[in-house]
Amino acid sequence: MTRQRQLIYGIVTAAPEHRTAEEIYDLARAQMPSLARGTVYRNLGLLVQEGLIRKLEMPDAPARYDREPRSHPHLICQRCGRVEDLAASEQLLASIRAELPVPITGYDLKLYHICPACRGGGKDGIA
Amino acid sequence: MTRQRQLIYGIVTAAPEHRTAEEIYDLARAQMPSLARGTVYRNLGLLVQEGLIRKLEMPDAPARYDREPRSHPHLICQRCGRVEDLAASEQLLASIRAELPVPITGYDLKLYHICPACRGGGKDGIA
DNA sequence: CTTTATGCAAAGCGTTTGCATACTT
DNA sequence: AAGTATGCAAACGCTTTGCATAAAG
Repeated sequence: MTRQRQLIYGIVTAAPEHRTAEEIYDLARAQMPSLARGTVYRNLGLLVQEGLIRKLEMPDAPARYDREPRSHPHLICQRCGRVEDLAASEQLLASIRAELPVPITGYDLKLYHICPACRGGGKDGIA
Repeated sequence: MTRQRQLIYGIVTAAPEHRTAEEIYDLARAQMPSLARGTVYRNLGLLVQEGLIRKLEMPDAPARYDREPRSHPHLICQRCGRVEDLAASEQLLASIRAELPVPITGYDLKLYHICPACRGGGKDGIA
């Protein structure tokens, strides 16, 4: 557990945001300018392996990191890419299990929509 | 609608397999050796946009293409990466909708497990 | 004849890695 | 001191793109 590892872990877990490696790198460098990009990727990978955080692969965009490692649904805006956590639901899990004869080790459920900001009067999102 | 586009579309829709762009490229070249890799990517992208096929982003692996463009769950082996289609279930969709106040434009549900071949006696999968 | 797609090769982007140095234990 | 992680920079894998040529409508 090096200082850089703690810093990176702290940034991911501090907020409910789902940041990209690059965003984490920028935030981390504000506190430790010597930090290397490779170190960020290496540590994010390790933290994921250890089950401390979760990696979210995003369609046609860099991966994002979630401080909640347990499987739970995500609501994603198709236009701006904003990611929102949804509570893991027993109801939903039961329905998923009902579909399957086999035991599941985990799931990844992405729900797509257009967020209010993007749908709204013209003021829009990142993309 | 060029010959190459038809060829590519044909390969994706001919079988229930979920092939990568590279696999599609190889199969296509067997019939049209002059075909360029870029053309495959361009056409797959167009076919996806037109809603004729679906792109499946895979974790830490190249994307795969599904001949069924409508949202439906996929069962993925964590070890060998094999992808299996599951029927879209009304039950499941209802549960998903029940979680949300907002309307969904589509979803992507990946269920992870270890397939029989990989779990089995030693005979294993691709990776 | 105008528009759109192709083949080719180079570039792009997110991510990974080899290596010598520096930290952790 | 032994082991592991770091910083740096180069390499990687998948995918995209610019451009001149060729095909489609």
